Parts: sequence; structure tokens; C-alpha cells
Amino acid sequence: MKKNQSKISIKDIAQELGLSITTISFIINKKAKNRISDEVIQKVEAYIEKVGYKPNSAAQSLRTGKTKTIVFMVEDISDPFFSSVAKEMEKLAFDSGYKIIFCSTDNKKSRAIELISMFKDRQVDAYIITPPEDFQDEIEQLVSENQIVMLFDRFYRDADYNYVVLNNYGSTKRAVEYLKNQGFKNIAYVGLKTELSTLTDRFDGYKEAVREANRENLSLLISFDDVKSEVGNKQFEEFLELHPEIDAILFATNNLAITGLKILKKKNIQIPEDIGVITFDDRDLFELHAPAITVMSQPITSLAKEVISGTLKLLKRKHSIQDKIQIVLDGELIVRKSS
Amino acid sequence: MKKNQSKISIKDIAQELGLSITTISFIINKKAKNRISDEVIQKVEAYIEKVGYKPNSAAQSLRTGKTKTIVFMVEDISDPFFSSVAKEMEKLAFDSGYKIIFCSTDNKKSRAIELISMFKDRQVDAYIITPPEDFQDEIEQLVSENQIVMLFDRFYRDADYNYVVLNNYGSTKRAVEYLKNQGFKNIAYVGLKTELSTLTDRFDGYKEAVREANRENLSLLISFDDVKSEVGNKQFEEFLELHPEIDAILFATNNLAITGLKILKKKNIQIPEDIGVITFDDRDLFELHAPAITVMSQPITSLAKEVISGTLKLLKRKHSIQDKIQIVLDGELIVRKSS
DNA sequence: GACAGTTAGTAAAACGATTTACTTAATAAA
DNA sequence: TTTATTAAGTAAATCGTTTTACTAACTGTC
Repeated sequence: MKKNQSKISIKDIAQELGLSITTISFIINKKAKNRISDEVIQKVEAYIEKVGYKPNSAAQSLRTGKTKTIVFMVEDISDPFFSSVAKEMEKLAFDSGYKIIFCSTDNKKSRAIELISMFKDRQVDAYIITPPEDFQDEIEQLVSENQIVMLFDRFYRDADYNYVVLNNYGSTKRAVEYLKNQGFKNIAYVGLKTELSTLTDRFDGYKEAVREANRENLSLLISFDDVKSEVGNKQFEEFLELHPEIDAILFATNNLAITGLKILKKKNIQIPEDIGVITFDDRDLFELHAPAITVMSQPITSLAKEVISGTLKLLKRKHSIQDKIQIVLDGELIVRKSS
Repeated sequence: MKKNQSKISIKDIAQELGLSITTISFIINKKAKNRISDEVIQKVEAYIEKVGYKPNSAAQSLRTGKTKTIVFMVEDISDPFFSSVAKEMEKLAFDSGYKIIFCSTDNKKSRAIELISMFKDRQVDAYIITPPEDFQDEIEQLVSENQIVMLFDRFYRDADYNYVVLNNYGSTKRAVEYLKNQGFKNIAYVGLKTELSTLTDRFDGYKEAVREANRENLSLLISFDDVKSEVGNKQFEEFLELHPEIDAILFATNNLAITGLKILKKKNIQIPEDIGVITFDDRDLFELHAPAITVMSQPITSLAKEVISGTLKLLKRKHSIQDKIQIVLDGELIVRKSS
């Protein structure tokens, strides 16, 4: 009674109740209707409840080929945006009986390949991926192997995959137009030097907005690795010196904004008097900042909801040759003191 | 060649090479020495490499009872402290062939119980847990079922479990002493109303430090649910009004500090001229704040390293009746302008 | 040349579920 | 009474590993 209690299997239940394994299995899987009498069903269910039986998931996986596990391959799980989404996703998935495994690529292609290879061969039912740069071949490969793949945060405009992303183009355009309406004339864009759709779309939105306003394109693109380094700082400082006419800046990511705000503070530039500021992604830091920073915020909860419900929908499908799930959500402008 | 390629098993390899399943398995598991000829070993390894065979983990789990999975049950995965630790942990664990499943309890006992029940019965090799309040019985239960349990961030002083925690008592004491040495006289403590060791130890450290300095205990404890609400704001404001003598505040968590800084700003209290500030946990927000905030920072990387290496050590043990793994790390004081 | 000892390998029983293809008894239809 | 139909349940194969307990051939020793 001490050591043996460790595990109770379907077989034990069958033996105890004088039934066959098949019968128990049918009942557990709700396939007992028109096969097994209500009386027996009740008896078995009561017994299962009583002893707290839980099926062994390894055995289930082996037999069915499904693991009830979803991988969420993210750029960086310690980034507040991704970790907030992750938290919401986790909850929704768990309630549907799925576990989520998170992993960070740091936007490194090699790391991402490594991770996918770890999960290959059916250890996982679906992949939710924020692909690093130059990753379309790997996505294509995964899809061609009939894996379920959902892209998140970034996607490939020319290819037909499942995705949930922000309307980066439109949201950026709206942000620039807001700045314009506030009376700012020379609006600069500080973004990342990358081919990720998230950032190229934001840049395109900016360019279109300034074009429509007959204004000059004043932009600085910093490479991903330099954002938090001295190199990035220097580039930003030089950019400011080169363009004294700038009276507002749109930062394309929260990390860029943090770097930028440090420099602005250092140079004693007043916000919003000297330069107005707006940035992507809300963080409590921006609310607390002096002055509080206007942001284009991503709808975390809705994004998470769409990603999970979409992925679960894909998991339920019999044939993969159906319409793709493609969701685009708008950002929300939260106006504060900085612009 | 198209559909059948889906999976390749040990059996296929055995057949293809005219060997037995056993032989292949031995070679894969490095148990072939003194059993199988080098020639055969080489041939098999080459073939495995060539076809890119990966063992089916469900079958392995079923047979061995191990899932190569660790659960990290955390208070809130979207909290920067926990998500930073999570990221480091994930990396270390993955490199040892373990997957990590994260989940958030929101410090709710009921949610934690729910989650544990989901993972019960060997779906998981080990639990890393930041227990919510009043959770010792559940931990005890888990341990008594011979599950591997590692407590993180908080622990039970009177019970003998595995844990990795910060030296909260000593770190807080040091922080107070630093304030004292900086010339602050009336040092207040703003903490959480909770029995979690993390917070009680910090409070104890504070009390001891002011006692040694023959100073008054000026403290406010806010309950967890009120921190980000109006109730919390009001309590803090009243506290300040009640104690105009306060010239420095130690915040016990970053969330408390954020709330507090908002109020201080609203009341136009100058930092550090009117009141000096120091808080637990470093966040980029504190560095960027005007003025930059002095913090008692937790050694994220070391904490993650200790947790994972400790857990892996436990996983390797044959007998659970060995010494517990109990690690206590010191915080690092990062001095900035606020004190 | 008989015996033990080593070397190189294999057969087969698990692990715990799911599922197909039965059996048997009772009922309804002809 | 015979036959077809339905209801209620079960036997056994299978998923892909790991591992125990073997066999068979060879080597060396006395």
C-alpha cells in the first residue's frame, strides 16, 4: 500500500471492477455511448473519481502520436511584451489541456534551428514561432512536414502561412499622424536595421505618413546587436546632431526608446518642449517616466487569445489543406505627456 | 517515400542493417562497450547520423518513467525578475536535454493546486516552485510522494526542503545600513502583508537594522492585491502624512517601488533631497528614472544557475534520503542617485 | 580436449494506453 | 422457428523504446 500506490493504471481499474481494459478506455474517452450500459459507465466513472486516476500521458502520446504540447519559440522570454503574451497564452492553453514550452532564440537563426531540431519528430503538436531573420526556409520545411505552425509578431508577406500579428504599418502611420496633428513638423523615426516584417512594416508606415504630409524622411536604423551598446548610443547622438530640425521622434521598439530617452536626458533635451516622443509597446517605465511617454501599445490579451484559439483550431483540423488563419490586430494609442 | 518517411524507428534501423533492436538500443544509449564490436558501433552510428534518427520520446518516457521535463511554477512569469530567471534557466536546462514548462500561480493557492494536479503522476521529472502563501502542506505532500521538489525565491525556515533563495534578511540589513551611512535618519520600510519568507525575512532584516541603530521602526505593509490599486496608493499617502519625519524609504519589491515613486512624484517630493529611496530588484526603469534609483539587485544568472544545477543534481540521485540542496545568495547593492 | 571465461550479439517481456475486429446474448422481424 | 439487428462488452495488436536474461562462438589454459 505504500510503494505500490505509486501508479494506478487502466489495467488496475479493469481488474478491480471485473471489466475489460477496453471498456474502461471507452468510458474515459467518452466513446462509450451505445456501447456500454449507463450503469457500468457510472460505476467506472465513480471509481475513477474515487481513486483519482489520471491516464499516463506518455502511453497516450505513444499510442496517439499527440503530446498535448505546444512550443512557443519567442525572441526573448524576458522581454516584457513577450512574457506578458506568454502568460496569457499559458493560461488559455492550460485550460484546454495543453502545456506550453517556451524558448528564446535571441533572434539567432542558429539557436532557432537548434531548438526546432530538439522538438522535431512529434515531441510537440504545434509550433508558435516568432521567427528570427532569414528563417523562411526553416518555416517552409516545417510546414512541408505537415507540422502545425503559427507565426506570431512577424510574418512573410509573400507567403501563405498562419499568423497573428499587429497591424504595424497602419499603427505606425496613425502614430505619425497623431504627432503631426499635435503640431510637430519634423518627425524622425528610430528603428532597427532588420528584415523582420514587424520592423519593415513600421518603417513603411512611417515613410508613407511623412510622404503624405510632404515632409522629409528623417530616419535612423540601428542594428539589433547595437541597441543596448555604446555603438547604438553614439549613432543616436550623431543622428540628433546631424538633424537639429527634429522636433519629434517615434521609436519603433521599447528598447530603442529606453536607449533614446537616456541620451535625451543626458543631452538635457526637454520632452516634449524640445522634442516630442512616442514609442511602441507600453511598459510601466513609460508611464512613470518624467514626463510620461505616449505609446502605441499592443493588445496583449487579444493577441494571446487569437494565437491560442487559432492554434487550437488548427490542431482540431483533419486536413491541413484548408484556409490559413491570418489575424491582424490594431495597436492602441495611449496619449501621455511626452507628445 | 512521401508519407512513410514520417517516422523512422529503432526497428527500421535494425532491419536495414540486419541487426537486432537490442543492439541498436545499446549503441544509442552508450551501453555498447564490451558488448558490441567497434565495427558495428561505427556502422550503426553512421547510419543514425545519415538518416537523422531521433528516438521517440513518448516511448522512452513510457518505458523509463522519465519525461525529461521540469515544471517551473512561478508567481508571475510576466514579472521581469521571474522572466529573466526563466530565460536563463531555460537555456541551461535545454543544454542538458531538459524541457521546462512554465506556469504562473499569481500567488493563488487554488491555481497552484490546480496546476500541480495537472502535472501529477509522472508527467514531470521535477518541480521548481515559488510557493504561494499557505502552501506548505501541498509541498509536503509532493515531497512525500517522492517527487523532486526545489523551492525558489521563498522557503520554509522550519522545514527541510531543497531551496535556492536570496539572503533576504542580510541584504535588507545591508541596504538599511547603507542608508544610515549616507546620513539618513528616519528610514521607513514599505513591504507586503504576507507570510512568504521572502518578505518576512526582508522585514526582519529591516527591523534588526533599525533596532541596532536605535531608531524607530517606521513600516507600512500593503496587501498583495492592493499594490497596484487605489487602496495601495491611499495607504502609502496616509503613511507619508502620518510620518513627516521619514527621510528615506526602502521598498521591499519593485512593484511597491513603482507605486511609491508615482505617489512621491505626485506629491512633488524630491528624491533624494526630501526622501532617499532604495528598492529591491533592478529594472531598467529604475536606471532611467529621474533620479536613477539605488537598488538591491538579485543575482539573476547565479540564481538560475544554482536552481538548475541543483535540480539536475537531484535528478541524478538514486536515493531521495540524502542531504538537501540549500543555497542562499547575497544581493548586490547598486548605488545610484536616489540615495 | 574439456572447461571456464570472454566476446558479440539477440529474444522477448515489459511500459500503459487506444482501437479494430471480434463474440455473445437479447430483441425484433419475417 | 429462423434470421437479422442491436446492445454490451472483450481479446489482442499496436505504438517505440529499454532491459533482463539468454545463446553461440571463440579463446586460452591445464
